[in-house]
Amino acid sequence: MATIGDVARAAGVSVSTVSYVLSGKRTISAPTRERVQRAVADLGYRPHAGARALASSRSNVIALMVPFRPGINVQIIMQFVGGVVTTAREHDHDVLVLTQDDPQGMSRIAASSTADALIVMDIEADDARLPALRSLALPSILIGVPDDTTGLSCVDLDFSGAGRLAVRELARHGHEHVVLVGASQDRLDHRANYAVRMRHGVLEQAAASGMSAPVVPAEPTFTGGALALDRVLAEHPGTTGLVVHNEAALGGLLARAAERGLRVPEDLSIVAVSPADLAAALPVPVSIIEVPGERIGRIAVEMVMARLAGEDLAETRLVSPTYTDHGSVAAPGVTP
Amino acid sequence: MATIGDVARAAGVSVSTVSYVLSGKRTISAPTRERVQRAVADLGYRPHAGARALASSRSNVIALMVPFRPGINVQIIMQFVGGVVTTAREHDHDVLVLTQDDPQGMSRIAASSTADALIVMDIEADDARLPALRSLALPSILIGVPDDTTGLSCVDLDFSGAGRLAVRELARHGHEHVVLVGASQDRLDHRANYAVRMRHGVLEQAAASGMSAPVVPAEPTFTGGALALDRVLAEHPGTTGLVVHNEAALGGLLARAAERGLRVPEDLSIVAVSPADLAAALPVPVSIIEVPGERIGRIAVEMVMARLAGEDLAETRLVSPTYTDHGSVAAPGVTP
DNA sequence: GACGATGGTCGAATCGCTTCGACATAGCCC
DNA sequence: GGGCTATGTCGAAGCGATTCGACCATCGTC
Repeated sequence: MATIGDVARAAGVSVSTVSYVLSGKRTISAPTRERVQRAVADLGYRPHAGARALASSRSNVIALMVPFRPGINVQIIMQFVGGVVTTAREHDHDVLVLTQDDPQGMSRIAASSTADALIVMDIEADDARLPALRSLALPSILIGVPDDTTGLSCVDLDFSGAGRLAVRELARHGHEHVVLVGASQDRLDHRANYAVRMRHGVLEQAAASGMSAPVVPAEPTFTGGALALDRVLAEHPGTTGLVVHNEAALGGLLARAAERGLRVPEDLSIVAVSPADLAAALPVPVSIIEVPGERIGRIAVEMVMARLAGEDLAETRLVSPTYTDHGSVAAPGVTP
Repeated sequence: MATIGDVARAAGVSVSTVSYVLSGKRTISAPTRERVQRAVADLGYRPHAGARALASSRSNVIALMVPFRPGINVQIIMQFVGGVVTTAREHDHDVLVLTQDDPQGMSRIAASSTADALIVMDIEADDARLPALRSLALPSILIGVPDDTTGLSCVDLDFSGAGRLAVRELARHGHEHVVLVGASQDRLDHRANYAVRMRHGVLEQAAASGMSAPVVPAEPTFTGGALALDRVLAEHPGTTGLVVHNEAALGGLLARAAERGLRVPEDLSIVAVSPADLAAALPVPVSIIEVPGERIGRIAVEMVMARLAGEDLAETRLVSPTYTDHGSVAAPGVTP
């Protein structure tokens, strides 16, 4: 591989001049600059990543901690990752993947200067990694919002707002008996905060609209969805609207509805909170509030970049929810 | 951060001695070794990744090119990634993610010595990246097998064998009219080789068993599955067994079967080729031939390590398919 | 008891880049 | 026209590791 020395020789300038042409940190006259650029192009020169990292103490790498535990919603994870990687590249950074179950990972990356920053996803309310993150030498951004955010930067969908929006949308059509089919008991036990905040938003808006909104958990499986619907109808007869925040259960829920002769939206209105591309997996179109994974990943990287540029404010950014009508909501008991 | 110099000072030895203790490339007496190790532990020393890469011309990073195009089977992708990352860590390597639609990616990584090797997934029969891969300075491993493998190392499930196994399994139960519900037309147009090889295996075994085995493509959606079943029954009446190599369509296909009053396995036997954790998303258990994503990722990394260790044989490794019975196959027209 | 082999440690060169200070030239102002 | 600031370029000092050759003890061997 060509080195910066080769480029300098080819262009008839010094090594430092080449460096300054490439970084733009000092002014270089147009003729010299062009000669250097031509030499760079001719030789196919790329700075050696290690050498650059050593000299500049910047690796141009962002570490991303990805959860690989079974049962996780892979769809949304991939959206996050895609958003992060794409945006990182736009800022001339690469992305290194860490796994959740490598407890040394964070400190290893930090101590060895392998990455300049860390993005952590799948954050629980009192995530075990928080103390480590707070004391880490590396700037870090969380995807997901823990209970105590002091000293941390977070980004996520405004799930509370999403809950309110979903209920409002159903209320607007005249529904008075709405149920939230939410995350599994397991997730709640782990204090997954998106589930908690979603529920909070739903309850809040329901109270404000003077309506009931009980919560039924569902396992994230086909069967889980079917059982959840059974339970909704058994425990809350008269329910006309459903907010489903459990994309893996949605298929089973819809299938069971069909089995029981319930038409959507005539007999049952449904709003789902889920990644956008869920539609393909469902028998009928469902109106959704999108979890914008790619966008959140993008924002996370932009927060990283801001931090690397020196702005060290710890902030929490919540993305506003948007509702997209696909026809699964109508006035109760009325053909639309 | 502590440097190797700090460690040397703390242990009262020279820098090179510390390096040799850490790498084990020269014998160091037990007392010295222990003093150094204690100093390392006390200071929490980790070698600076960039410095190490510069001096040793080894980055201890594997680049992994991940497809993020919409409609891809995210499940299996995540399994690959998980397998690769986990195994890489076992070999003291990290994983850097590249996207498919960053055509510069490979050469950038190679020219800048950012990674020591490259794993590429989602390989098509005459993948556009093959020439670049062949001429790359970096060892590369493909997940998926192109038509022309000369000079390349590949790993994949033996889809041809999977096709044969699936048909054999159905034949064993007495089925004579079997249909392969396969990849979408789009995938076939892109010459996705797993689809081609799968079809080949199915046809081969069908011919050997003196039975018919037409192929019906399906869009990878719920609706696609439903339509595919309609088409199977319309074009191939009398079909009693299905090989489904299209996990996204499987849900819709099963739903349509139920709608039409077809019971599984009494009226219709089904073998699916898919990642193992598909089951949760289906209304009924389906016997599968697993696409062992994690295992394939693991093998890919092991092939990388072999290459980095000097073995430069280009080989193709096909993982043998295994069939797992979940009760969706029975003799035609017979209650099991 | 001299000699070569072996084991343990060190010093210094090297990897390829960034960046600081220095310097030369040119242009400007009063 | 002399002094100043700007502008463009260079040289050299790191950055933090690895690794080669050299050196000094020890030890066993004949």
